[in-house]
Amino acid sequence: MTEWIDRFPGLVALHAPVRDRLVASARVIEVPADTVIFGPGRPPENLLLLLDGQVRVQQIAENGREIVLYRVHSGESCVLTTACLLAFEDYTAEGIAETDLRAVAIPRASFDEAMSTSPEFRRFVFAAYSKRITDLFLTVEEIAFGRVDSRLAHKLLELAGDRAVVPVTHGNLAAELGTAREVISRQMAEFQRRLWVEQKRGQVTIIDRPALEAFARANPI
Amino acid sequence: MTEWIDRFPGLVALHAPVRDRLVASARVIEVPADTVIFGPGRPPENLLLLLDGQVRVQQIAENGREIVLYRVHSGESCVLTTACLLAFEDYTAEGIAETDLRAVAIPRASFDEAMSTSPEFRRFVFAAYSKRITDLFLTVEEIAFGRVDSRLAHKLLELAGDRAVVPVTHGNLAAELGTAREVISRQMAEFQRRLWVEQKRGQVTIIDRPALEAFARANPI
DNA sequence: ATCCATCGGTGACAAGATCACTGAACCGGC
DNA sequence: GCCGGTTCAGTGATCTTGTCACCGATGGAT
Repeated sequence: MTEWIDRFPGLVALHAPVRDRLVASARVIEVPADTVIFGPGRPPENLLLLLDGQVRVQQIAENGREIVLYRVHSGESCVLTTACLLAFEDYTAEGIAETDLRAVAIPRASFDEAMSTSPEFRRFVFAAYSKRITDLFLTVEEIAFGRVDSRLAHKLLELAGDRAVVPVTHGNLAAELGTAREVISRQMAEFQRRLWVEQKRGQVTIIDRPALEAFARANPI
Repeated sequence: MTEWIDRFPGLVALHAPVRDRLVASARVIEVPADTVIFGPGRPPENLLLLLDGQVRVQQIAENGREIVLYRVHSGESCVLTTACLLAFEDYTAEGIAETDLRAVAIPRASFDEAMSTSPEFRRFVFAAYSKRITDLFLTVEEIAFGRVDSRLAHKLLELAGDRAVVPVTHGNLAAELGTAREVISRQMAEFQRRLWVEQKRGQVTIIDRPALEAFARANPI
């Protein structure tokens, strides 16, 4: 059961001593869905490597409005928190378990030691940073310049994965896109009128995926 | 002339050997204004620590629209590029010298070595990351939820510093805020009507700073 | 002086945000 | 079952912002 490390392609290149020390100090933890993992006042204690489940990282404004910044999926790490973890600065964002999680928790000291001793570990960490940062830049571009209908179509397909039923409220979707609930309601009504989706309270069902995908393709970003 | 290192508070704590090796491998470079320092196709070669001048980092969409992500000021480092620097991923953003620059260039190998040997250097790097990332999160929030008039007022004051004359075009300001030039034109016309600013081609002069500041204070973010 | 690129202004209209409600759906407890 | 509270969704009115299509002004450069 120490072979969680094979789930992270960037870590398989670690040399044996580094790998062993990391495995020895890490603990596999389980976290129930909807737990706030870190946030203002709850600084992250560990570097988390997600084995199962996903984490939603969102920014919350003073007026209570929310915007989803990014998600961490299984096989990825909550790496942006490490900056704050090591710099002792506090995050304005919060991380929430969207599902039950199984994750590897690497304590601050072990993280620091691995950063010190292993070029491969540094590569792993910086590659994760790099991905997150370029993603964030694209998010900024999308919010600034993208159209709501196009972004909503993409987001629905993303949230659906290969399933048809997406368990989200209009309010959730508004937070995903950084817009207002009413805007989502009107846009979803239009998608429904076109018979692309059906709606129930707290749930959207994609009933014409090809059409939705065609629309998404025709309206990139 | 090796005492550039004292310009970076986070680096004064470096132990002598680390410090000396860093100083030995680094070169002070000068870059003329408007140089593209890194960008798609021009991956960053070095970690830059800015001694004088400032760098604008912006994202460019396919349709040509731009949005300013953040600025690096003197005494700061282009640290987000290090992720891409070490991960060999390419950036979708570009960095432009807004003024003539004087900067310390730390080669990739020296950066990696310092990360390896010095906890203090790691702290320096992660603290810089932390600041940038939390700033980016605030930028996202601002773009998603902020009003243009308020954001424009803040941006004008920020760009002005303690001077009254700000050499920007309406197009520049639009890119700063991720909005359209026409929107800036109309909003600036309103500020002018209120006698807060005067305008010339490519230049804005703040003529009633107290009023502009009061407006900015009354409309946070 | 003339040419030309850039910059700024404007009207009309579309899209999105906000406000103020309303009713519907769901979830507990009784 | 029924009730009551809460969350969710729908809608009209209104304001702000974004887009499109233009035009004229400005300030170099030759």
